[in-house]
Amino acid sequence: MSVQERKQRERAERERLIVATARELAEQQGWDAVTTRRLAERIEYSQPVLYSHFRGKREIIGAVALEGATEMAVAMRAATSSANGPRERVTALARAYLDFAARNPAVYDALFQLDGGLAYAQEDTPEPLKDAFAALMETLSEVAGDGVDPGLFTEVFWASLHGLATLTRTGRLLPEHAEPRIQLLVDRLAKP
Amino acid sequence: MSVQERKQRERAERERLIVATARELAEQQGWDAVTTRRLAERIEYSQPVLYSHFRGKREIIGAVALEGATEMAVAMRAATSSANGPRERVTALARAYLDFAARNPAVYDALFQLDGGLAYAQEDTPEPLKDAFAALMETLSEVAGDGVDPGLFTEVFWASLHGLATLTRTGRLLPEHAEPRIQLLVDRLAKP
DNA sequence: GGGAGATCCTAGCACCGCTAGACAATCGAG
DNA sequence: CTCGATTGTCTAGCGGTGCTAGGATCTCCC
Repeated sequence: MSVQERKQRERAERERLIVATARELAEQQGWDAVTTRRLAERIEYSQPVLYSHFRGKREIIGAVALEGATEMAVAMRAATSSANGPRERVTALARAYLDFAARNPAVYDALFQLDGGLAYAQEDTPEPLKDAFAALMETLSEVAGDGVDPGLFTEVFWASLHGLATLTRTGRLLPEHAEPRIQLLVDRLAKP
Repeated sequence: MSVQERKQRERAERERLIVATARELAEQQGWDAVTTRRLAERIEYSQPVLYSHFRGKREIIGAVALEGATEMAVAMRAATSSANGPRERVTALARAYLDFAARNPAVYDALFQLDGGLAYAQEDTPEPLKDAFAALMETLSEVAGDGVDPGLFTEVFWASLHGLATLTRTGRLLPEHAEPRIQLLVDRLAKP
């Protein structure tokens, strides 16, 4: 049995290598540069090996997205846990969110811009995605305001952050006034 | 001279045909389906003809984006002009924006999602883009609130709308609660 | 009418995602 | 220990992509 176990371990290790390499390449040169040929060359295997782990490029993007979702949730919880008071927590959350998007553009794209073949806002949505949304909601629920559904409020706040993140990243918004935008957004949306 | 003028007119006409066909194809089957070969076949010319009008596919996307920006500005101004009071105008504006995005997904992508090679938020930004932003600002300035820069406020509000539009379109948000989201957003962001 | 120039198309490049089929390494049964 | 079966991997290739070089044709002007 031990031999099979070792093989399985090696296989899992190689899968991690694929995802990590895809992510690295995407961060370095953008997702367009992540071709199956280049990816195969970097992991020092032939192309078909990729397809023994994933159905195709889309699933690789999905794997990077899931990894990113987990990290993002951790980053957001870390940021909010060291802030005092609901409003400060929301500000810290917003900053952490936008910071993550700016520092990991390729991962952010995999999560929210590209098609990774993942289900969103459904029962069969993968756990990491649900958890990232949950991390948002934990902090945002405190400032949703009376009579406002926390889920709805989280969606709206999230959409605003997402808009800021993507428009900034594609050059539609200049990054200079990022901080006042955050202040204004939190100031208006957060209720009490 | 008349012959040359006719030729120029025909050339301009063909250019319009290219842009219109690209847009139509993108709306029907998505931008991935807009290949230079398919596009060339639809306009009944060979591929190289496209390159005598545009540098490449990117510029064709850019042309569709500019066309869309003009239409979007018209749609937003039409929606706001028939509303009474600043708050009603803002609601109408938000609805018009999201409605345009939902009805013209390919055009919206060309504008804000894809790379059309256009400059944004700069001096050499094409006029239609500036004007679309101006259309937003006209209505939003009224509700920016005291001491808040109208430009900054417009950026934040626009980002929120953009987030709602894109997350909804890619299935990250369910379209069911679109209206309450708009209400909540306007309610919180619009000041007086 | 004939040469010059504009106009357009055929053919092809390098690359893409993805896969069939050959080959080699490894395993388990006798 | 040997030998067939299974597993794993690679080479080669398919149909597609954006884009372009070079030749053919057509039109205009002298």
